[in-house]
Amino acid sequence: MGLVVLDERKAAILKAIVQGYVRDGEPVGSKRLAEDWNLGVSAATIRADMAALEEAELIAQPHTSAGRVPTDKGYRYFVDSLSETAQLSVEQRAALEGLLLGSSDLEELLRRTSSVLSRLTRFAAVVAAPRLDRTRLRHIELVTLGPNSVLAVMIADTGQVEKRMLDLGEALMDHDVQRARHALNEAAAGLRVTDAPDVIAGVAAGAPHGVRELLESVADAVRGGLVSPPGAQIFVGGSANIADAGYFERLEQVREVYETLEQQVLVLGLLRAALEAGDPAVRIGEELRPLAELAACSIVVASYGAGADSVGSLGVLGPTRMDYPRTLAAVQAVASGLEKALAELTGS
Amino acid sequence: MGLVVLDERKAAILKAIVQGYVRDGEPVGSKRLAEDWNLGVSAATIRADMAALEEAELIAQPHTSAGRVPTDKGYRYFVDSLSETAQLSVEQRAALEGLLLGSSDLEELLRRTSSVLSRLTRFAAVVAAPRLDRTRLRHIELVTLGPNSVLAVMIADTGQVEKRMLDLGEALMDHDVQRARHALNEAAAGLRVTDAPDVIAGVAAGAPHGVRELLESVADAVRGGLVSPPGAQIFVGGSANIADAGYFERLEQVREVYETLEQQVLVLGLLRAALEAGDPAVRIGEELRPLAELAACSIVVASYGAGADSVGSLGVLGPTRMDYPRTLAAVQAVASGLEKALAELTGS
DNA sequence: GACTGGCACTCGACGTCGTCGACTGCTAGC
DNA sequence: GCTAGCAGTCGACGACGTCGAGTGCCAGTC
Repeated sequence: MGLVVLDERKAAILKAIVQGYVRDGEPVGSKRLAEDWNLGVSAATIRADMAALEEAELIAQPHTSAGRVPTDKGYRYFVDSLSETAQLSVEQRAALEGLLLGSSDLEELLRRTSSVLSRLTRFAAVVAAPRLDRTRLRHIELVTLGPNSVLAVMIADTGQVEKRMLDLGEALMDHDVQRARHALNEAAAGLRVTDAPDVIAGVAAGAPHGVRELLESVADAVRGGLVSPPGAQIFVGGSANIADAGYFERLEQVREVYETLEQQVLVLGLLRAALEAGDPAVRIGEELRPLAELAACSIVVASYGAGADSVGSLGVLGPTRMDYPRTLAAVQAVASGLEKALAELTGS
Repeated sequence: MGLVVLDERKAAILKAIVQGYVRDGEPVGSKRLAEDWNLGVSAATIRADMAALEEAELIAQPHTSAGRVPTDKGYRYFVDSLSETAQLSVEQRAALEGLLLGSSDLEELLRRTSSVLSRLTRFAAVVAAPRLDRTRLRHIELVTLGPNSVLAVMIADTGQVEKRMLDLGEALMDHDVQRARHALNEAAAGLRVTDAPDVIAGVAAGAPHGVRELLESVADAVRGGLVSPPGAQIFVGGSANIADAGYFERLEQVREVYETLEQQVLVLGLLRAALEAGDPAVRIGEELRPLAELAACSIVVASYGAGADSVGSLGVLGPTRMDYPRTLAAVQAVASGLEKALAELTGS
């Protein structure tokens, strides 16, 4: 799967084809190529090289007598051979951070982030909430809602709040619930959310029958609610951009993309899978298999968070025909901006 | 603005045109009309009536030599003259309730509702959270996150949980925060969320300086967070249906609709405005002004909740060319199903 | 007076056809 | 190894004619 080796000129031609096609949206032919990019050789020479590039499946012709278009493989080569990553201008970065800093809680921050990222790239943006390994549990509140049901509200020091209904096998006195609540906070408040469930389970072990059941449910709730939060933890912004003119031909495609985007599990899996290959990661068209409906799309993903124990991710979903350097720059800038805002939120 | 009066046959013809056009998506002409609907008269006669209907602006011709299409006004007449509301089958209603009952909390219930409604109608569904006049405050938790910031977590007896950051002018001892928290719950727990803010403000009045400020912020937070919750309180399902084939021509339109749907404030206003006209309410095309970008859309809205002091709303957004009786039936059925599920959630 | 059948007319959809232009591949020549 | 030129391919586009659906109008019938 290593990089096919191309001589310098062929690489330049491929690069020009990618850039030209991304800019104009039309197949680019040898003549234009020779005129607009000063490659120093004539159209005929370029044609010979193009034939080779087509042989290598890096470019393709929509039909005879049309110019060439990059294939997924062609985009891949282009992306892999980007040497220096482009950077957003200083003002843009500053504006971006200004928009993110001062968010009141995690949810709002992530919401803003998805909005900013989609505006910046004009693609649909996806922000997945961070895994919160270093987050600490602040408080757990238990509220009796019915004879057999208790609402557990978990509050983290990031301002994140999660709730979960607990169904009890047997009715519990409110009195007992209050005692459990007290024991709970005594034992677990201040712990990392990753450690808390086990500690709570430990407390449960020593508790009387009904309370024990309750505490075990709470341990589960913390595990499920804070450590790996449920579906709600994904923020999509600017999805209207998918219907932007000039990218997709058939309405059917647009519909399929929207459908995929509605399924949070899929999206989350997409982000995760992409990041296995590297940090700012790009996945192009066919590489998004098994999601065939995204064959005309690419994603650009980056992770954010503080160093090793970070792991939130964010990215954009757009057409394969996207300006990869620009998009990469935007995604990375937003990731780093989010990182700072997150530090502010957690630290203060 | 009253109903234009049409003689019986013209009304039947209009009805047939609406139904025919909704079914096939093609302009319907006098010949088909005479053949498929047995109106008992010939095509020529129908033509004469159609001319009158066109004069009254109830139908229009996309171009000469094409059949007629209902105008917004035509749809309006059709909808207004629906006598009996269609009903969903018993099985459908049962299935629907089965899907909604047993939700663990309000948020999940509303999410499920939007999903069910969109599947049922194949349009985009919008569910707005209820105004919670009868909801009672269960508990308020105050969590110190920083020297000058406290997180207020408000828990209602419906399982709804809202949070809000409070920025304090001066730093407060955690000890004071705890005291405030205690006083707060002592005074306000169990009150209706509509009454609670005033009561809390009362408590604040008698408190020492710093705590007073804190309590006043909490009163505001309850007002803003529980009584009229923020933007997050709207659930959109099945938005991919907007890109469904056969409804919109230009991709541009699809994009505009998506953009509108992304702005929760607009959507909320739309629902509210529609319901001013009646309970199951229908707004068609131009009637959705000032949102010109929805000129090709209609909405069908109903409110849900327990009797007079209810007021949540839900509805669908689809093309003007929709099956209004069916959609009305679906929206009403889902509203009533949601009502039941809500009663279960609150009551138990 | 209401309805019908017939007729002339309009106009978009569709298929055909020829032109034009953009591209390509190839080959002879520098 | 590169280039210029040439022949060939093929889609885009506009012109054109046909077809059919649908209309409006009018004379005739019940």
